Amino acid sequence: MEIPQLPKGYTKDELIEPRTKLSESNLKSMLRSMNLKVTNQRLSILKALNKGPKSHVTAKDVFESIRSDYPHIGFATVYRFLKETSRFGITSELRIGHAPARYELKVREHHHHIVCTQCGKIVEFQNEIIERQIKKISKDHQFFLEHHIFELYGRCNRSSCK
Amino acid sequence: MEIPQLPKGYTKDELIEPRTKLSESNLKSMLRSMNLKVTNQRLSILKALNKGPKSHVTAKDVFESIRSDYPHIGFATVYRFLKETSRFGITSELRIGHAPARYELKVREHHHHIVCTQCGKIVEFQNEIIERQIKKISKDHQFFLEHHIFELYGRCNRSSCK
DNA sequence: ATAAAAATGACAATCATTCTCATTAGGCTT
DNA sequence: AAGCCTAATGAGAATGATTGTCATTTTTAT
Repeated sequence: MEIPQLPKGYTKDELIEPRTKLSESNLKSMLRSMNLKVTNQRLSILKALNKGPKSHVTAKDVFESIRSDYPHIGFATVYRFLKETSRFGITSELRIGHAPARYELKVREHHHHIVCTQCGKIVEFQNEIIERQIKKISKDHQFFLEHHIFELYGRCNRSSCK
Repeated sequence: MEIPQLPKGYTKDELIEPRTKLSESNLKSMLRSMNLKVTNQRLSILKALNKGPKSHVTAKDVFESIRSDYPHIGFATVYRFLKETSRFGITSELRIGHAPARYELKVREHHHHIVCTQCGKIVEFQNEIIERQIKKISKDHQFFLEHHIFELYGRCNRSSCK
């Protein structure tokens, strides 16, 4: 029995619920709390992460969505900043198969993803039991836990995905 | 509070317990069960995955470990085959940060990893409670589950890692 | 306003992974 | 055992995401 591969990219038309919008001053204080200077480019990147409809965006998505405001923005700037925010835990980086990394703002509750390997739909979920087990496991192995990745892959219930 | 990044590569000196060796005929029947032709290159790749001391190896590791037998082996062959085996569920692919993908033979019980972000040590663990929750979650969301990724990252208890 | 430090952006470089395609080898059939 | 069909290999180029470099610009503390 052959296990199907993830599609190269996500479909563009699968939306998940847009997340809460953060105000500009929220975004600014995020930056200050990281001891990072407040620049318009960075605010734009944060806004691009924060605005719907897609909540899990690639560096390229961000790049393209702020190009209208900053025609000279470089990929380096986008990548550098996404990496910085993920180091600080402001964003999280989703790595799925060999597709480009996707980033999301961690403004919502801690959650995980279940991804449809056919249509690319992403659904978020939380599970307290699993979180408790994670704490237990790291304690048992004497690890000081920094972060974790937990992603489920399968086929959603759309007829075209079965 | 800044969350440290994973080191670019794993340290080479952290060993985890070598896994059970598979006989050549085991490996051959693995290939036959996938309807893949039995070639010496493929057997070598499987052996490279199966032999210790590292159980989580990159395509490059494999490439280098079989170069003595096949000086003309190409990366395409290695990647192609690793991808194939992972599609068939014979190997699993570990993607950690932006480091190259690591592969392991799925000859042992299903398990997950806890990875030290300082020294690269990888410890395997199992957790029945989590597995049950995974089944529940996919049922709740009406997903037919194909596979899942679950990796914990932190610092192990070695003094140099704290 | 000014200086020090950090951020930006143009562009090149890196490097893992994939593609192409001519050649070779595996595993049937006879 | 020879031949055929098809899959597998490997040489090399191509791709594409990500990172590095460094001169220039911007931010922010003073």
